[in-house]
Amino acid sequence: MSDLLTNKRSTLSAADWEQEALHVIAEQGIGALAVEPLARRMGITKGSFYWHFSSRESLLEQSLQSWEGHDARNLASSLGAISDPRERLISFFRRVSREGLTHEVYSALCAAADHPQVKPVLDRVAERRMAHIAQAFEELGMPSETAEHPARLTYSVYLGFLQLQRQSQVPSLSSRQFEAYLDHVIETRIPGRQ
Amino acid sequence: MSDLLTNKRSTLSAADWEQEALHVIAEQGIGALAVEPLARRMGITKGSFYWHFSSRESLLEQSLQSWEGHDARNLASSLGAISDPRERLISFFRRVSREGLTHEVYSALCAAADHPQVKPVLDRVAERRMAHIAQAFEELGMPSETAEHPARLTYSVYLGFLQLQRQSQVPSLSSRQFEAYLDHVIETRIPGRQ
DNA sequence: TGAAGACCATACGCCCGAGTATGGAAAAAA
DNA sequence: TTTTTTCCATACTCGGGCGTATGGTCTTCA
Repeated sequence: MSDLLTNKRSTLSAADWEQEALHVIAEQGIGALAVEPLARRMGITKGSFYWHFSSRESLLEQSLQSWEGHDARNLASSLGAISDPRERLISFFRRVSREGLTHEVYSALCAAADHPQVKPVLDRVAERRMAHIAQAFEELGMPSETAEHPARLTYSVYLGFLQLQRQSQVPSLSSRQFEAYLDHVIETRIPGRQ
Repeated sequence: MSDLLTNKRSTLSAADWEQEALHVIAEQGIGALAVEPLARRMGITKGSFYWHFSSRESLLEQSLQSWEGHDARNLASSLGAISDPRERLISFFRRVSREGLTHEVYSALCAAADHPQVKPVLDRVAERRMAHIAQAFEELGMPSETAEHPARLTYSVYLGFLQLQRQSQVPSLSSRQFEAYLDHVIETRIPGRQ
């Protein structure tokens, strides 16, 4: 008992390893995800790891799966709740400055787009998100066929922002300059707001 | 003699190693740049490598320097020659489908933006390019202060495109769909063309 | 022609991470 | 209280890349 109360367990679970793995990915990228360093970081040895997972590969697999599920639910719940498509698009951009870990992981995954385990995840996530954006454009009166290009362009703006952020060539989030740029992006990319 | 005539030298130079390194980077990323595999790929052993270079690090350093110089000259010569700022911006986007190696290397470098040797290069290159874009916007009548945001946004579109290209979530270059998307980007991002 | 230097092969030692094997301690079940 | 399970530590092997040492083979030039 008391695990649920004190939130401090004496033994680790697979989920604990996955969470820590996602933190490492967010901070140092997939390349830095190694069993022994991860174990050291958790103050334990890899004897524990290989009890919970069969290999490093399976850890990555399950971590990515966990993250993707989290992201998909996030997208559906937080954006799906907004009925006005214009506000929904604005919210998409504003969400970048919140939910730090999710975006940092995504950014790290983008940096490893060629990785065989990462690529399919990235494909699905980008597809889901672009579909959401295209959907919003359609609700704003754009024909279904023509909504694809603006959606891709809009998502590219987001991706490019993540890249510039990794290079710290973008004003820090929560700064006034960032807000100004965000306003400019919103004005430029979202129709119907003179 | 005959090296310049037959273009086939019996012995390798440092420049040869740098070129091959850039090819590896373009194809498999910086992480795959290792001395022994590179030597094998060139049909030689690392005994040669360590005669030309002191370390793997110095090879990367010089390769990046070579690439950056090439890119900067490219930017100045091919875009600097176009007087009409609108045509210059269009040319910037169209250049993506040409000069494959240069962009593939850049794309690979973006994937390693956290690397200490890569980051400064990336910073300078992005800065140079965005300055060019901002300059073009200014020539189109935009005030100097306000040109910064559109330039960043425009460059983000380019960066996002590179990312989606690495995920093969973008129509292949030289396809009709790619041309259609390119037209859409140009229409959307470049002012003065109804 | 003989010495010097440029270029490359081979063989080594080192580090580090993956994965295995095995045993110990603590908790749960019997 | 035994006896399993569960969870983790320790101690290996193995592969692969880095860097060094050293010697060999050409070319070049005095």
